[in-house]
Amino acid sequence: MAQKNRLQFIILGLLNIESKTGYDLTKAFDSDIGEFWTANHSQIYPLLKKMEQEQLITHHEIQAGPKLVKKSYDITPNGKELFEKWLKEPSEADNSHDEFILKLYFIDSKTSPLLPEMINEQKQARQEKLNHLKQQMKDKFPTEKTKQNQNGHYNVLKHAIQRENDYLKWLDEIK
Amino acid sequence: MAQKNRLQFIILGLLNIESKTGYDLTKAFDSDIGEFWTANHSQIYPLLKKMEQEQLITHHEIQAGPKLVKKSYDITPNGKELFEKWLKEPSEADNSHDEFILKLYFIDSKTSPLLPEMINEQKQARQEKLNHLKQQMKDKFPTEKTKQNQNGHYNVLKHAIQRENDYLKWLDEIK
DNA sequence: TATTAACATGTAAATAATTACATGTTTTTG
DNA sequence: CAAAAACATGTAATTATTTACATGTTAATA
Repeated sequence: MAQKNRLQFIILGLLNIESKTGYDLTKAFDSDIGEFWTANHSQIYPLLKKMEQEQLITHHEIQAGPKLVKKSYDITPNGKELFEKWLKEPSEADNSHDEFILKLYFIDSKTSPLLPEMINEQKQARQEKLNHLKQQMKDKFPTEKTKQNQNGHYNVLKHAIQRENDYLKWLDEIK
Repeated sequence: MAQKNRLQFIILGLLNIESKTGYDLTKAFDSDIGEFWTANHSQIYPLLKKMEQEQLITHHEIQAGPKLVKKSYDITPNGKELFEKWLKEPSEADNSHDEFILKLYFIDSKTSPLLPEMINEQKQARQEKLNHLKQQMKDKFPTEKTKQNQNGHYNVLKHAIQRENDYLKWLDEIK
């Protein structure tokens, strides 16, 4: 969907923490952020260019190897302003695009032969995701103290875990 | 995002229930389906044309008024086959794009002055949605018998209600 | 009966996102 | 030290989605 340029705000938010390269940003979507947003490098690099033109970010170069020069992007005052403004705006509740739910909608009979396998498959997938999230929680927030530092990340992870738990509960109910 | 043509399958699924016009399909996204997918008429009409070319659907004309001729679309055997195939495929767990979660991720301090208002605003929005969903449930499934007919729709609505309930619970926890 | 709202169907332009194409560097490991 | 994996950065083509443009009909209502 043509979203409201939320990716731009994610990039601003990540750069607001610290300077990052395009590759760093791309990787962020494989781990933390990936839990609730996706983006490819082919979307990120052009957007960084555009955002730099709009003076939301700048970059400085880093000699990373004998031949490799990396661009590390930094947020500008303009960028910070836009980011803070976004944070304060009301958030739109996006519809979660869940393909399983979509399919379920079309299965009207409680006794459809498709149902049991579909539910089991989904249960397994969700259980795997839940395990992965719990492991993440263990790795990233081993002590109470660590939760203080990155409360945002902690809350989001906690939410994801709860979401998967609730999803599994619901799957048990419909079977 | 460039999804995997899920809209096509939604249309096939809806036409598999009964013949519908482009307008009927559009309206479906304002009510039931709208709970977990969005689409505009400007996306639907061209797609119907494309799907007809691909012989997944056909149409017949209905004289609806003295001047108004409506096209009502019907699923073809090809369309049914493709739809059934899709139903049987494993479902991908799409990431729910939740702007509030996104913002929360970037608020690291538990004592941020932004938090209380953000949470309250979100709580209110979710509560409103929950009320709306509960009303829908009452309207569409007033008796046990009605749940038997459209079990898919019932399950999905039940899921949406549970999701909002859980979301509210989580919002209470993070405040 | 004039106005408005809802019905009804399209196209165009712009933006967002995925997949594929393309290339080169650095680190790890067998 | 050769190969593979991971690092690193882009562009191109295609598809998906939204917003805006455009037009006409029918039903409800004031």
